[in-house]
Amino acid sequence: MSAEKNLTGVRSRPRRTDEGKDKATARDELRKAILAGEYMPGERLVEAQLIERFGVSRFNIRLALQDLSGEGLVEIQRNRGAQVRKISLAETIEITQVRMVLEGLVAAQAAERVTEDRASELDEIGLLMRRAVESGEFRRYSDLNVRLHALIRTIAGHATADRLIDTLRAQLARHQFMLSLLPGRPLVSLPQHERIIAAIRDHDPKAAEEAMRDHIASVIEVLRSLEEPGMIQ
Amino acid sequence: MSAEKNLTGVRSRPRRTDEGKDKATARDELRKAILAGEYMPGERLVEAQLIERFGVSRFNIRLALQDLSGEGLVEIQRNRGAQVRKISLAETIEITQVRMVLEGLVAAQAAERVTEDRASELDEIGLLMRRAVESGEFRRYSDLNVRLHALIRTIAGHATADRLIDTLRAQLARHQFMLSLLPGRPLVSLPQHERIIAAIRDHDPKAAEEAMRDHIASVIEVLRSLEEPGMIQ
DNA sequence: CCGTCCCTGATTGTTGACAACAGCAGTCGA
DNA sequence: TCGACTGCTGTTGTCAACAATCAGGGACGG
Repeated sequence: MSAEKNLTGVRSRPRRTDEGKDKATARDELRKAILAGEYMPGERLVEAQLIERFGVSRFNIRLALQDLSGEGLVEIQRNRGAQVRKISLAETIEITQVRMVLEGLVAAQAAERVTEDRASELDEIGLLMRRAVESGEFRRYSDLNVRLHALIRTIAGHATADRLIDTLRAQLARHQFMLSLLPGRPLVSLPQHERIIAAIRDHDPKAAEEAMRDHIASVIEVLRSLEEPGMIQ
Repeated sequence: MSAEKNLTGVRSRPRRTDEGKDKATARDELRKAILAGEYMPGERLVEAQLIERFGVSRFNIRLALQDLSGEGLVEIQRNRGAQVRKISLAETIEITQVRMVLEGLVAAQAAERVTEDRASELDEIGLLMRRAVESGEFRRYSDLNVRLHALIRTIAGHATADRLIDTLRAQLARHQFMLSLLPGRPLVSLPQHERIIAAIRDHDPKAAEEAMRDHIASVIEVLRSLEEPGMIQ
């Protein structure tokens, strides 16, 4: 009921004006739990257990599960209940490809709409990122990374793309955080981020889109490199 | 229960293995009805009426409405029920922008994966399109347009992008068909289509993406030109 | 010993009744 | 005449009991 802290980076979406209190809280908390890894992929989500955990009626639990199924986080099989959806590496790549073009679009629009104030904020984040990398604070770098992408989306103000990106990012949440902690990864991505910032502050949509796409394309390359050795389930 | 005919072009998505029989039929039929214009934007969708029309229990009607709300076709307000969502011109533009980048991605992947057989199919459609335009059969041209885009998506086999494109196209269904009937429109889009086909058959992903994006960008231009005069609500 | 069948407990799907709410019309007071 | 208030009606939100279904184990026959 109190203002949620939104720790995961996935917005708790006020979206529709009002859509059912208990259902919404159950949905948001369950999503948070899944993203936090409390329920592993493939794990069954038994309604009775969720009722106990969230203190919400079965009716609302079911609605919440339906919603999360729509978001692609859980899979519902008739008469067999819900389970956390497993996402294959191939699908991870597909999703990231889609994210690539969407965030590219957003970056381009951000470059068109950016103001001086916002540009300064971008620069600020860029500076902090560089410092974080230089001092080896990778966790902090990862947080700044989230902030940067979020700010770009705010500047762009593209509601439609925003919604989709949220949904896609949630699906990848588990794989996602591993990447930024890969050894050497920040050294690759820092200049990419700086290029994105520069392009946006220069009001150059095309360059911004290209920079953003290159950035995410390099993520896809990393994913592809994981494809051959059966590293992940 | 029998094999659905899928008349609307929006796939009736077998997606999840099994997700509730009545709910699914109610959802698909209601979507079809909305897309066919039987319910106008802003019109209330009263559960009791839907029950009578589709002969499905209220429970499943509600689930269906929830689903369609997730797809953006319907808007649900607490205690006030569901209504067909109104989509502003600005939002139409946003949605089309997203479609632009997604279909661009799909076109690129199609160029990578196309086989000789598929390329022939593309050429065939291209030829028919040209003939249709030359003989002024605009309705036929519009149908071929749908077929072309569908075939490209089949060739690409990008499930994630596919799903999203379906959803987005459904949201625009009402505005969409008007465009291809605009005077002079086919003369502009025919060469664009031919360029897309050529790029895919040449296995040139970059060119294919660019051609597809230019094509849809020109649609966006048309939409923008409608923005100033208050032609559409 | 093995495979099949059936039975049982656990879990989900569905229904109908009831409660809560928004919108509206008609009433009362100024 | 106008405004606010109040009850009514239509509609949606919620629940708890019941029905259907699935997964697993034990008994039976071969």
